[in-house]
Amino acid sequence: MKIEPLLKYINKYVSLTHEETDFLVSKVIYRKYLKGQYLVQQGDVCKFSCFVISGCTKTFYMDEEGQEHIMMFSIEDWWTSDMSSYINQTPADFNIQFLENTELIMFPYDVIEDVYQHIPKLERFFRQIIEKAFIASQKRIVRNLSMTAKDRYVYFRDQYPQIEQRIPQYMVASYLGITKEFLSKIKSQLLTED
Amino acid sequence: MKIEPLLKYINKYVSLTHEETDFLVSKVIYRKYLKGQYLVQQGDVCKFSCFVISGCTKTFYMDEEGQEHIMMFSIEDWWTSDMSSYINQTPADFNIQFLENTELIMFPYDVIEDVYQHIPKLERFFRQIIEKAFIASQKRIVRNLSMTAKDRYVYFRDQYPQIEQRIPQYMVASYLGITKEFLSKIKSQLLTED
DNA sequence: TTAAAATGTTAAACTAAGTTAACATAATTT
DNA sequence: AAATTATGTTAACTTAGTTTAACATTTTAA
Repeated sequence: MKIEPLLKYINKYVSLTHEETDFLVSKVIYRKYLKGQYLVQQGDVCKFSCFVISGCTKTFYMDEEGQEHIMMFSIEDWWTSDMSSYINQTPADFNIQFLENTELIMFPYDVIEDVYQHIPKLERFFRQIIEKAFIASQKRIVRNLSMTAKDRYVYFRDQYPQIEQRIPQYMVASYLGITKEFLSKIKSQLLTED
Repeated sequence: MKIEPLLKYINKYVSLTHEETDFLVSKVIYRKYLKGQYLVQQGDVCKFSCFVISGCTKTFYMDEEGQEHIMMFSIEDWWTSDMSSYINQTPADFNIQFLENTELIMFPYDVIEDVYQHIPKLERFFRQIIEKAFIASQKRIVRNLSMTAKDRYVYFRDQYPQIEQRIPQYMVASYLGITKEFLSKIKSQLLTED
């Protein structure tokens, strides 16, 4: 069970004792998934909140016309889950699919309260990472409101170069809220104008 | 100091003892602002996270061209702050301005850690409300990615009728990410088509 | 009560982005 | 190596949403 990256990550926020670490390790699940598999499909109840050890996921909403709208990608050291479904144990709005073979540390819903009770520091930890996620989400909304598609692409490319290299371009387009054809046009514009 | 609405709100999530309540009351600030005043201006460091007792605020980003992009409105029983600035004590990206005379309960940055230490239940409480805020933010991103302006307006009107009645239409347009002229067109379309 | 300021409407001309479809290239599978 | 499948490009055409500007209405201030 490769759990070191998670412990290292948690340690950036709070310090766990050996006992606390052992308790946590006993409650979480290490698992590998293959490229193409799903962690959650919309309509399911999401039973896990997951930390990515290695690999890559996309979280997306599929609308009535069958169009995919990508909410986020997760790679090493990021978290993934349908938060709404996980917290409220209601049907998920989103799908989470693996874009590569992926290793996860999974926090089952039915142990998370137990973990908070035994290790209040982790309640603090999760408060802090959710604050960060919320801040990032708010900033994304502003970018979508105030920037053109071209500027949003340039921002994405500069901010997440490791992600852009790992995923097909049509998924970047979906994440940016534009069509693949239009992203193609933007990229050729950027090439000629500089 | 009108703090009852806050205590009632907190009580929906966790139960505070009398001592805990007194401690909390001693740490927060009750204050009134007038319509037009600012709680935060972009570039400031946001010193307070606030619960709205009465009144209304808008949170917006002003871009280089001087265009306002409204992130959110807050009314009674909602929270408002520039979370990024408050958490990290860095310059704010957003402005928060009062659209009506407004009463707030303010949590100063320099007491919040003290509050968490004395009342761990409030760390739990804030984890839970931030989870909710994050979920709402994610859902807004999806709506912006997957719905037309007309559908976003109809959703807003149905979801927040109390807000639509209190604020000028051009601010609704800004929140939806469209111009006031286009919102006007959408509304006249909706009137004729039904 | 009138003037001024703020908000809302309409319409024509324009632009950013979407649609369709044909073709090109790269990656997998056989 | 050939054949499929997945991904990416280009271009003509359409559409959703913006810009500009003139005017209408409502609210606030004098």
